[in-house]
Amino acid sequence: MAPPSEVRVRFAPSPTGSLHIGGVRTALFNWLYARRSGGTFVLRIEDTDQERSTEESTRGIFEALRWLGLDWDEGPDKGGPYGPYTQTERLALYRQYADRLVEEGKAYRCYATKEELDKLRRLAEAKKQQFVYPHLWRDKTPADWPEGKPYVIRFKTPLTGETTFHDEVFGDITTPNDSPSIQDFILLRSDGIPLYNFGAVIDDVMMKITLVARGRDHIGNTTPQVLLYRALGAPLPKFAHLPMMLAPDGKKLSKREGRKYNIPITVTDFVDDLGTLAGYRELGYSPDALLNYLARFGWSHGDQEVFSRRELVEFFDLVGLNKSDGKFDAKKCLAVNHDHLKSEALTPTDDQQGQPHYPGGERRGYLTHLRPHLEARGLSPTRFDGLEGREEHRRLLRAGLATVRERARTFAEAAQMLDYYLREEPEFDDKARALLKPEAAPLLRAFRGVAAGVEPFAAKPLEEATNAWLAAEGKNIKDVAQPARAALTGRVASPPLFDVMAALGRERALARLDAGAALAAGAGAGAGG
RNA sequence: GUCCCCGUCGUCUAGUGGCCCAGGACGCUGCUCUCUCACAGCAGAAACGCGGGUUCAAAUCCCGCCGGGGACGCCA
Repeated sequence: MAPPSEVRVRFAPSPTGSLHIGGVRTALFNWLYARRSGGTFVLRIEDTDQERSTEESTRGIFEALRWLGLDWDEGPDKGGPYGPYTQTERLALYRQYADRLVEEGKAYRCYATKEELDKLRRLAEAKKQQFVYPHLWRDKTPADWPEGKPYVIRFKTPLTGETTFHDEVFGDITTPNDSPSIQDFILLRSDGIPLYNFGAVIDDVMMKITLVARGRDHIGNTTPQVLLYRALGAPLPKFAHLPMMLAPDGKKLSKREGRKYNIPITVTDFVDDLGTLAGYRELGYSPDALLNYLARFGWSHGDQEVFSRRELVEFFDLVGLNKSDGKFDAKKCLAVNHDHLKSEALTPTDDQQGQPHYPGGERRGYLTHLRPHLEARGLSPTRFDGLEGREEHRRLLRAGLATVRERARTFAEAAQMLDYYLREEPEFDDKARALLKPEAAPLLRAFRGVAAGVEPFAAKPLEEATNAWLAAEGKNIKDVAQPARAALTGRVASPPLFDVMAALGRERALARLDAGAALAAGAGAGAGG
């Protein structure tokens, strides 16, 4: 049993789709709080909305959290002392507590049907009045209960007074008990499935949660929940409501808004009839960078912008949380990612500071994250199909990566930039092809000749030899650089020419210049297509 | 409509009565570097929503207004 002082927090998503970026932020703050304090991070699946919950979504949430490196100590797949951790497996528990509250006169059976209430709701709406739940069944006794009819269990909200709770970020929040928004709220639906406010409270009580940190949109749920804790005689956890992350127009950051503003909104690709909405993982974001951006949204630690995973755990505290909602800035998120990619260790063992290691001793580095993006382009990171083999491939990958690192803002971009290093022949784009005109052929051949004589085949000597040749010929580097770049990379933009050549190596670079020259020479003649 | 909450550059934020004619970051503009694309460096434009108080002194405290958001379901 956990000592009462131990910190226990939870992340309780509904498995109704791909893990949302806002959910990640909530999970992150909870995770940080737990890790910071040496507490326990519980993952609970709230699948009581049977219409929308799917098994697949649950698996997706696991997968996304694992990719993010947000590990949980107790959860549906791991178990723990207060399981089960999936709400639909706890139905008997909720029933038990609900019945107990009814027996104690703190809740009651309500036989009013949904249709009946909807009618009243519409009537109130028509009169432009606030719908107030009529206490139809509040004061009835078991003797009044109709036989065999479906009923819900409602909470007996106090009719007078007010309820105050302390929020770690917003301070004291007081709501009048007669506020229509909390009137005799439903605990258990007629099918026996608990509603959010009830299920969450029962679970949080039973799982001994000490801090509930969630989105600010839940602030209004807190008052009825506090009332429930009291009715149950359970100790109140701390509450911390996080300011919300909104779309650029201040609307809720929905998938719709994500599409509208081209903002990735889920961790992994999300597919529906409207097509694919790319996820952060597939777009080539670093989990650490994403977490960094998300952490800094609504939270700050002085002027520091870039945090490693370790620093986040070290510095996080509730005091740094802000109150006001914010708007998601995709450009800044990308910039933070770029920052992380520039400094991320190539392999875990290369990291002198021993920093971004993941939970559970998992080791990841730049290469680990890059790999799937290379594979997505048909480039294996460990094999070089039909070519010299593994060693040469590894050399090219490393050498190429060195030229590309500071440029790539995402792992996907890095893979894209690495493409011509890892293919036997570069794939030419239209602009590059256009540079390989017949006039360029002699120039490329001459340049090839110069390069062939350079020893060692490194950037500096290559540049010096080239400059000497250009000076003797009365030519400018600009005359040769673009055609050569096109021949070597198949593109019109790349890292500096001599760096590219050195990374490719003598043999490969010379071969590409030859091929480029041949292509250029033939470009005028075969003008058919 | 009712209840609750929020309000510093375009965006994320620092700021807890004097250090602020408001600092950092992203973005933006210009310059430097330059074989292309980037990176980097330098410079610049850019905010305390408005009006009243309190105080020797207010971005910071109080009140009002305005603006924004959330909740008000047998959704979570």
